[in-house]
Amino acid sequence: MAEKLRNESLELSGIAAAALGATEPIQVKFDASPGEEKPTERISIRDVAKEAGVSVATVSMVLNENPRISRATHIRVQRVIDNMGYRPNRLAQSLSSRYTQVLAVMLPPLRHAFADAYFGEILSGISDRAGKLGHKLLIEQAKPQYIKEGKHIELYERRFVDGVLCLGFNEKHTFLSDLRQYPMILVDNRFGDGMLDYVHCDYRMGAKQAMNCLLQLGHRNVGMIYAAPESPTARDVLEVYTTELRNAGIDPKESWLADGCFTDEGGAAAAHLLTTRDKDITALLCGNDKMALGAIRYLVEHGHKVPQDISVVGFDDIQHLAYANPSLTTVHLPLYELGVAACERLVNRIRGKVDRVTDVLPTHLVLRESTSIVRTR
Amino acid sequence: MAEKLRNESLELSGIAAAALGATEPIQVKFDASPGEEKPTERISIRDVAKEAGVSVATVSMVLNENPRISRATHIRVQRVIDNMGYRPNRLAQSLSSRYTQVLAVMLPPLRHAFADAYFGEILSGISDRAGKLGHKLLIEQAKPQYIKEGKHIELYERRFVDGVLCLGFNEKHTFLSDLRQYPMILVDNRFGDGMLDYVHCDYRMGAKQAMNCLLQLGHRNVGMIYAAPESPTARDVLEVYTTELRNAGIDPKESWLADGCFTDEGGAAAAHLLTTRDKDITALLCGNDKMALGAIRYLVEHGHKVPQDISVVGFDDIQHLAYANPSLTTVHLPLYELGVAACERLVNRIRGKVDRVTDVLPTHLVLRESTSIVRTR
DNA sequence: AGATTTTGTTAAACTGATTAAACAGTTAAA
DNA sequence: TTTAACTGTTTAATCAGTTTAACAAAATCT
Repeated sequence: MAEKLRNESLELSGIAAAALGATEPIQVKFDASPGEEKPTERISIRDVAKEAGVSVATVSMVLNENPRISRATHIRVQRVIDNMGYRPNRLAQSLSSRYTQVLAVMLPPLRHAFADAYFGEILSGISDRAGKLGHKLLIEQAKPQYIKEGKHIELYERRFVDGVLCLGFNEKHTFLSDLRQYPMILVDNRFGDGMLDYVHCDYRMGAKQAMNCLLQLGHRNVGMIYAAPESPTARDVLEVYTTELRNAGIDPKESWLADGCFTDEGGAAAAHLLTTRDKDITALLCGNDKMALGAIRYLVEHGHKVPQDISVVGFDDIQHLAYANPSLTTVHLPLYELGVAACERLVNRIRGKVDRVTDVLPTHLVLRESTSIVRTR
Repeated sequence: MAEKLRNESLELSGIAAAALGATEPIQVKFDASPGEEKPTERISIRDVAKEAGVSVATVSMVLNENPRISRATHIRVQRVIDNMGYRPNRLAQSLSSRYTQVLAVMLPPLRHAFADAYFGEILSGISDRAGKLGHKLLIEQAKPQYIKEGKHIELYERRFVDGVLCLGFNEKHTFLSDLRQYPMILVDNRFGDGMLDYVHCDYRMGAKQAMNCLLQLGHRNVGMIYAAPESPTARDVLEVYTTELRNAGIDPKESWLADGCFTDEGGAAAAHLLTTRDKDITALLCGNDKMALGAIRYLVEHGHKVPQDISVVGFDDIQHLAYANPSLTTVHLPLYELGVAACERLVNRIRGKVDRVTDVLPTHLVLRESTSIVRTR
């Protein structure tokens, strides 16, 4: 922290000073001429062909690096292309070739889906990978009306995209089965037991790591704030939670479970429910970091010390939450890598790979301050 | 809060119970046949024309609701279209018409740009509006390499999009001037004094509201955590800050200013700098909520009570931060509406409207718990 | 009734690329 | 020497729509 505090804002020079006194406008350079640009005539492949003295087919093949073009011709034509500043129209390219080079990311119709750290991290991975693979990204939200109108199918049928990455959905979202026949990857979940391609984090491993940690710290009355039990990966966590308790000779009670809806407030509400229903709970396993944060906030505000009275473990390892107080012990999900993998697999699928995709990425526990050895009474 | 805590998770019925015992797989229905779908032959406009006994031109005109088509023909052809389940290929449509019906959202190359509450809120507005106007959204990040390769220009030249919305940029980002000749809206900033279309929040108004509040509470030694002083809107805040102090007969000191880089940690670092440099500061005006949160975290952790010792005001009014402790007094920026407006204006521009866009949206102060009357010594 | 306008439809050109098939010109094999 | 196999390039068809100009038929005006 001391490190962090030092390197910022030691210089208060020109600009801030200027704000205090005269307001000197920053100079902005424009490289082009000051007047209106001539609406440059669109250069087509035919213009290039004419200029280079070859056929359009040749230019096209140069563009696509077709090996049937000789080295000499390639260089000559490429030079003309560069000189003329020709850029192929990708609508025409996509129309005649089979591919649009565009992927869609489908998000659930949540009000803050675009501002969500969980989605954001996956999206980062997808975006980086898609860029490298030469694909653009379309963002869509699966609102009820949208699905009703079949817009998700139009995405393919009208050739908007070559494939779709679905984030934040589960088996309740039956529209997913409409996309079964097209290139599609379900991200961070499964569906209908292998009906769809998927890539998800190993929630069973994560749950085991979290439970191991809590049990080793001596906790026996462990509550769980889950969410979306219709989601297979969420059920994985619930199952491992109960199994691990049983393996430790503990009989999990129903009163130890509460739904936190994956939200901050939901987590707080669930913490309230659990702690009032069972005073003996000494630890909480939470289905994601947001709920864990909500739970901690509730606990602290209501006189429970974290971790002295109650330990809390989250899931996700969202950035910037490491700075929370107490900082959160949590299962790190490789969300960025998940996005990368999903994107990679999808593009392979589009390019004709036929094997079903069923990747499961490993997790690890990040031990921070929200857990401690069980309190002795 | 009591309200919030009650309505959640009172029922622990089937599914959670199932997790504790037997694991009954959820049934998923598929409406289509179980085998592989036949790769349905693509239906083209010519097929529709033949089936309906009219020319392709007629079908096209029905599709585009051209008034030259008679009511009778329209209905007849539309029925055939519906029966055949025909969906026009939009690549072909875009190729021959002038428009792609796609907009790009350009984000700065920050690691967590996709998970940012500020961008997320604007994006929500853009997305909703774009959907209603029949436009798709492409997301791009202006990484240095990306700009160097001229990909931002390709967006238009290769006909990926009709227009671009630029979020989170300022006058330092000179690539913006490359896009001057195309439909583009700079969102939440100005550039080169009216060289580009823009839509931004009224930061001057916001700063005035914040300073009024602090001055009325009796604060005279008011520090400011700013960021990105190269940004015109950020300079607006700095200017109003100094002006308002001077109007109140206070001479702003340079030591009251620190750059917080718009980040959480930056805010904490700036708070450290300001409070150690000048012990008399009783209030902090912060350029955004993230820095304000960082500042509060630092202050609380270092023995300053907020708001009793130091009041803090933010900018943005990010969701979910209302729940922080203490909750944050902040200038509400209409970010969702900003996105809506920007999108609306951009589409107008694309459709031929020529007037320069220079919208400025009003702000208001949201008074919460992080401000109080100045401490008396 | 004949000329003019309006209305509805169509043929054909056009958008800007890809690609299969054809075609010369070489080179290698029989 | 003839045939076969390559090479490198071009011709022409194709992708799936929009749009302009032309045209016939019906309606309106002298």
